Amino acid sequence: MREEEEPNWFARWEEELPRPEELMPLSQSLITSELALAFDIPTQNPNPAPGVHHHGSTGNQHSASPPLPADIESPDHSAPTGDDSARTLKRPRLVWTPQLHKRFVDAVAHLGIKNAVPKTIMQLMSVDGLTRENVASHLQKYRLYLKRMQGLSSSTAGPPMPMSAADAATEQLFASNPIPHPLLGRGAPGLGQESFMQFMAPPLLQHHQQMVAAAAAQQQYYHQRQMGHFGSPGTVGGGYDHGFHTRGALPPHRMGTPGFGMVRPSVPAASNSYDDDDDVDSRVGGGRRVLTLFPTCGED
DNA sequence: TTCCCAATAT
DNA sequence: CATATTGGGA
Repeated sequence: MREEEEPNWFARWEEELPRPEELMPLSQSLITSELALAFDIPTQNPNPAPGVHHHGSTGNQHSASPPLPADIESPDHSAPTGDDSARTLKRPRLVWTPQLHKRFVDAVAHLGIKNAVPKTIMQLMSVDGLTRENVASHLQKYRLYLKRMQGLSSSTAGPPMPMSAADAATEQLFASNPIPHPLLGRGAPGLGQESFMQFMAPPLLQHHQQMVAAAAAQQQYYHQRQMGHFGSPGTVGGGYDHGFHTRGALPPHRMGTPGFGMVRPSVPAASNSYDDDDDVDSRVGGGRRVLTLFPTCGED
């Protein structure tokens, strides 16, 4: 007698949730190049299930989803025992690129304040290699950022806010992406974690051997960005320069030899946003080689 | 058990 | 400096 349960809320979920096309490409990034090379992982593109067809965008439309740029610091742990997958090993420092953060924010926005807990966020993001700790740590920072923003926006004729350099830096990242409004108190109405988890599980868990090579060698050692100043979000001084291409498909080249590589003594140009910059950003700064991978992420 | 927050370490 | 890690309360 009761054939239809609640197609309503579920339908809503389907629309609100990122489509498989958006989630799948995400699960490829957090692998270190060394690991990929060590395992001789082919640069197979996860071929986002073409079977899924969702066209009904009732106001919620996303462009094709770009590969996720999760950047990791070079592990530089020589040859893991071999059968140790990236799990017990010490993971390299996660670099939160705007795109990665975008997914983070997206997940939080969809989950709502109530459900936006590290574990859930992590699962929703579906980024292979992302750990709860990663998310938790960033979540903390993100919350502080939001708080700061709100308290700050209220202050009209206040005295010059002595923003710390650290604060400015964080804002740089966060300012790169829009802050969802509903974030401030909206969640799945009547839905508990458990409820939606059932539906999310299948797509998330289907990441069989989806270890795709990240890209070229990511000799990210340290990430110190001595950016000039802060001020206007949007003009975030990034200074991205094109090093070489290695996005999407893995370059047949085995580059990334530690110790040299594409060292390019180019000072950060006055570039800015990452909207059309989709390559590897490699720059040398004070002896520290930094390689940041960027996707051609146009995102929305 | 996980979350959350602050401090601390790298 | 950005994350990671830790510690203790909820």
